[in-house]
Amino acid sequence: MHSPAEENYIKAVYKITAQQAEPAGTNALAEVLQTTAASVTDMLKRLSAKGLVVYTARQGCTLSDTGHRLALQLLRKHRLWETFLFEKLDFSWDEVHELAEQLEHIQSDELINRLDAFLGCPQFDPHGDPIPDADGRLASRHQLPLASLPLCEPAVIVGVGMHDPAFLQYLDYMGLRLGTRVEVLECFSYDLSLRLALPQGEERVVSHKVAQHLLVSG
Amino acid sequence: MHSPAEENYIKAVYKITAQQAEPAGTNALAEVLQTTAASVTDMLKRLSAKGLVVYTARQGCTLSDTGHRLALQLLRKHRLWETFLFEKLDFSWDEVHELAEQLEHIQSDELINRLDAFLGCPQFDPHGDPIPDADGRLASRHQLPLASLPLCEPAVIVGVGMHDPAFLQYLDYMGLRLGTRVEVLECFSYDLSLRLALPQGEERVVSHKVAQHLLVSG
DNA sequence: ATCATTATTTTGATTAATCAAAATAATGAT
DNA sequence: ATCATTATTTTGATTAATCAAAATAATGAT
Repeated sequence: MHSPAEENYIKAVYKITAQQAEPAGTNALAEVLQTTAASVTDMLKRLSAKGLVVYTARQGCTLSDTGHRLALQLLRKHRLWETFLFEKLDFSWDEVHELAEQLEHIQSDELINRLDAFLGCPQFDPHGDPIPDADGRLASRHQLPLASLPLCEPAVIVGVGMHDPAFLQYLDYMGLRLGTRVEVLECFSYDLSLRLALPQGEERVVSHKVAQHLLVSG
Repeated sequence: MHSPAEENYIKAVYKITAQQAEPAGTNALAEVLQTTAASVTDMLKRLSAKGLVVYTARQGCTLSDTGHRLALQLLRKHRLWETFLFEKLDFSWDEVHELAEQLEHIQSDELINRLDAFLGCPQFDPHGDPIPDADGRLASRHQLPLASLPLCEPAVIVGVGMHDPAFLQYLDYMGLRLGTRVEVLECFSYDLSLRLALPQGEERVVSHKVAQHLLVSG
């Protein structure tokens, strides 16, 4: 139906238009896709002809209804494969993205629905991101950056706002995983770093940057 | 490293040269790959330049050492994915081939080795075909077509000599699966059809054609 | 040895995906 | 309003993969 290249463009348009109100520009897409603006213009014309995007020259590009559904289906595949790799094959959460980038292009709805059932229909992936269901619906959750959590309010780590492997490895090293209970004991005003309480009386100090990218739920 | 198209050619050369002593001819490859002879000639030149095949114009083509190793690795991936789909996702043995054709092109040795471990390092796939290990070694087994099994010798179904979905569905329907114990009670000389004993006093009559493609082990 | 048949290769073209360089449109500062 | 900068598109080309039609080599029968 659609080539891996086309699917990657759809994902990129989704990613950009999810963050901003304006249509995705050619250069922004080229940046995300690590390609050139010329290639993007070319592909947008093809995707537009296929009815996956709405593209007006020099105005940028948004997803059509069909394109939007496809983007959610790709997100579903990506996150289910990540969950499989993490839960069943014991890959760490910093390793799963790369492989899922390949696996998400496998074409079979039946396969993905059976994988979903095999994994117990998970709502969230190894990074805490919601997994769209077969109809593209996403679970929502009230969460906030650890940096915004008031002092002495017990919370649980539920996600990360950054997927950089180095960051994820650092969190593993610090024992800060999804499901870990945390409480902010103290905030150092000179750099906004936080002293945290973990289970079993453990304590950690993390930088403001880390606290901004760690998502917790009360 | 190699494109799916290249990998499919390697598999086709492997398939043909495993059956015959002569190099694989252009037309034979075109037939297997459902493409034209012109496309095959073209690709063989590219594969030859890559060192995966030995190709002499009008003489045909064989696998190089590298190509042979790649073919076995592809066979390994294909059969491990088939096993995963069958064992974990409950696909039937007539459904797994198509999906494995896609999955075998995923590039990651680590993934395939972890999948192998997750499945318990199976020696045979859902059709009873041997799965090459990480070094390309294949388990061997003494087996013979049911059609060649002497009367009243108990045996076990261990494989099939034909992968046509209709055939596999028929075997399912007849209760003839891998691991099923069978014994030939009688051979009808006019069409060589066989009367079989199955566990629990069940009996079946199968045609000579079926008996030729059912592999058993004493 | 010649010729018809068959297998294979070559030639010329196409599509998807890509890029560098040139051209063009939009934007923002003066 | 003009001009420099920036964003985008166009043009011309490339590579992988493919094919139809024409050309060529090999084979087998006489």
